[in-house]
Amino acid sequence: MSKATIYDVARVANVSIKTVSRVLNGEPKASPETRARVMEAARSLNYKPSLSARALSGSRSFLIALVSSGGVSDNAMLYVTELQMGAIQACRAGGYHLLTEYIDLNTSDFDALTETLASTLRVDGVILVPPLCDDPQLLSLLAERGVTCVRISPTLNPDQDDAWGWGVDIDNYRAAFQMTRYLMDQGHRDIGFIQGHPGHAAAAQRQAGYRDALFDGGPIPERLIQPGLFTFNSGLPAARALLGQAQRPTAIFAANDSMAMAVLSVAYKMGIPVPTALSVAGIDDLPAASVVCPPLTTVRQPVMEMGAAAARFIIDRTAGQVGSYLKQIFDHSLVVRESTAPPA
Amino acid sequence: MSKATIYDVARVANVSIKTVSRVLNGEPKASPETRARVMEAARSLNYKPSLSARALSGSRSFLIALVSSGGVSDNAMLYVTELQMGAIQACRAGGYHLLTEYIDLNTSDFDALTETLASTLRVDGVILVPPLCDDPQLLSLLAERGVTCVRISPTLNPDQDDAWGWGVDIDNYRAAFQMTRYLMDQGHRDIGFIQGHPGHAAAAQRQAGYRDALFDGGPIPERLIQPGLFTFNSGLPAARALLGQAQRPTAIFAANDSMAMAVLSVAYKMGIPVPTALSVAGIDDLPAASVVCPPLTTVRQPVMEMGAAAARFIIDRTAGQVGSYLKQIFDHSLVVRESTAPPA
DNA sequence: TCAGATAATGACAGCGCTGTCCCCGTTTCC
DNA sequence: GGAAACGGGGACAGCGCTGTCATTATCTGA
Repeated sequence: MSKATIYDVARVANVSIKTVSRVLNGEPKASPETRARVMEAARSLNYKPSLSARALSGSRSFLIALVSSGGVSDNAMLYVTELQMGAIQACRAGGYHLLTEYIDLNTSDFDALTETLASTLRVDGVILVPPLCDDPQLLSLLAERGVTCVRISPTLNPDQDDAWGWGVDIDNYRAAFQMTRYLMDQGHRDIGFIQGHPGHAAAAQRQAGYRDALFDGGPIPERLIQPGLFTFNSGLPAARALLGQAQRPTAIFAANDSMAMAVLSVAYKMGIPVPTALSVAGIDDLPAASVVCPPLTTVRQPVMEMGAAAARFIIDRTAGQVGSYLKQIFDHSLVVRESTAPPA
Repeated sequence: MSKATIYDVARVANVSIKTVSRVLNGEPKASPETRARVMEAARSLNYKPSLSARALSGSRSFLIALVSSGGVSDNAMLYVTELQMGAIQACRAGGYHLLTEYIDLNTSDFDALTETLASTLRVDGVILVPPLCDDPQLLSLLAERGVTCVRISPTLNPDQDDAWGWGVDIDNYRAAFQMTRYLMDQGHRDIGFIQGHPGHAAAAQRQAGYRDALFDGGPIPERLIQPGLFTFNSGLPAARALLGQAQRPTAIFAANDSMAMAVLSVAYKMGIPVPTALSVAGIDDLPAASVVCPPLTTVRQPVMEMGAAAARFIIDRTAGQVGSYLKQIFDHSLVVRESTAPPA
């Protein structure tokens, strides 16, 4: 059945176990014939190496951890699902496996987490999503233990970023700039903006993109801008403030989809038809973005690819390739759906 | 740093490594004093046992796999995220870890998956979500390999279910019955229904609940029922068919939230106001259900708890407790939001 | 009083691999 | 022609734990 070991393969192929190991790991020293013989033996025995044994004796664990935090219901989690999917695919291709860990930010025991990751699991790397990827304490604990990490959409700290791991992101500035320009092309000039979480670099970059597109770097009129925290709930009061004004904007651009959905919700309740009387746009292209009414115009991030790249980075790095420790920027794309139209 | 091994602990506590192992695993033979000494030594050294070593030498791997399939964008995935969260929590409590695996149903290589799970990872159990949890081929492969599995919302096969693992579910019949009755209490009599995927037992049970509540077991008029597949897209034509009739229903109950959202979308496009001219209800309480317009009346399943129970079952079983091989039913609850109201 | 039960612990052999070191036979090149 | 270099492969010692069995000390009851 499933009990074939490397010894069995070695016996059948008539070589030493070391040679089997070499062939299976693609190490150089092995003649083509031997290689073929071993492969054949392995296949015929339906041999699969044991992860634990490999991890115990070697220096790799073939394990990558994806660490997330935050409330379930917050639909930012959706983003994590997609990331995970990409990471799993990359893991599979590399013979790796993905562990999912979760940490409650309230009772956050970073020490225990780090210890588990580094000592018990000996993972080859961890993938950190916001806001964990920006936590200096966690980052430095991980760095101390020598755990490779990849940060998703990180807030780079100019002093530390090279010690805190590689990151993947989109060009948030350009994404916001383009979306704003798209809205302007439709004829909008009075475009409200809902900010993202102030602790997250992407928030500032998106705002800058909006500002530069609409005001050419000049100041943003106060009536057009409202604070937000990237959550649906934080978008509600912001939308109400923007839409409650005597002369309300003809379009609202929220720094992410969750908040854009909040705008949709408030507009609906106030009886403001979208997109005829109000255009709404977001960023992220959450799965829900296409099922809300009307479907949301947004910016799509290649989240799956980003997850895959993150995993691949760890795999390659563990295998020896030392990549430069920086940030990889992925292409985004404008997704125009039905929540935007020229102003009345 | 992080290099403490069981040898170090044994040395510090002045006992043999076997005794350390015993204490740390909560095995019976150990005097209170020794136990205390070992615990202290372990703490002072910040010792964490190596998962690989434990797995390699013992009979448990401390690993549970959550296997899912299906397209990312389908918002049924949200459900998986929540399950995962629950499972992770239970894992943590038991010293276990959760692996996430994904299988593409198109190229579904169940053999390779099973082999990986059983031979490479030697997981202590797998959690299967629909529709995987109903695939006879996968189920029997897993059973052959002796892999414990827990099925989420499974379609029980009367001949085989005791060989195919334990399951967790809600009482779909009652959930649908109650929702239908709720709609009736509001004054609705003309309630349309959108069916779930015919291969999934929950679909039939939900339909039966609806039928028994509304027609007391009698036949459902054809004009009130439409086929669906549990996906948003499959709900679109069903909703159009229901709402396109000359005398359209005053309420539509979809077998799940994704399809209920499709109804919302179609109603929106047809200019039918919800809930004033049409009530809409679903089942699942997806995260998105509360952010669509109007927020959806639905039935909440305790998905997180179900995930936790699934993991706990595997952990307990591996530790020795042999649970009865059946299905555990969790309580659901009606969540009344704004998509339902008495008919005009 | 003494065999036998019970409690508390240790010795030791692996689990199934990888890393390190070593060996043998061919080339290669001055 | 001989030393060095290289390609191909094996022996062997662990990695850090758990399982099994042995050992000692203490206790039990007829």
